[in-house]
Amino acid sequence: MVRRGDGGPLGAVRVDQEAHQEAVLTVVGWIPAAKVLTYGDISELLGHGGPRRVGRALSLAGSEVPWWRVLRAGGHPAQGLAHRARTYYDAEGTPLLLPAREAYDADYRVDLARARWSPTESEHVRLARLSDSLGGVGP
DNA sequence: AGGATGACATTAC
DNA sequence: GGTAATGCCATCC
Repeated sequence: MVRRGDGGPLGAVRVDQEAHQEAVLTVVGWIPAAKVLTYGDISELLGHGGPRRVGRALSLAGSEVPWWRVLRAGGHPAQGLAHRARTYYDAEGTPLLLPAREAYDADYRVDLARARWSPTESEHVRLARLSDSLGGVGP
């Protein structure tokens, strides 16, 4: 539950960010196993803020969400998390692009062409409603 | 107020 | 296939 405008003038600003963070976490939670989205995809789906905001929200959420299903634009997992993420990809069967000669276990990227999640129509409606709840109109 | 920082993206070379 | 420059948005110093 989100409380709006009840913390004073500075609180009003913070409420929006909290709502946005909540929306990011919600979307991440909708990504099915073995599927992924990029930071840019999520910011675009929400229609607010930018990719960095998504990373910010995930870093705050910690392990409460499937963070390994959110990647950078090139298919690499979040910086410094490749090793931890690999375990999940292995378990879920996420399609990976492995180098011909694997130097170390973090040397890989996710096959975005096969693994990128496409929201269904009903999910898209929910996304639109989520986007609306952030302020009605995009920036 | 002004600058540095961060789980990023895009473009250019 | 890389690295560098620029844009971006909120937070922290």
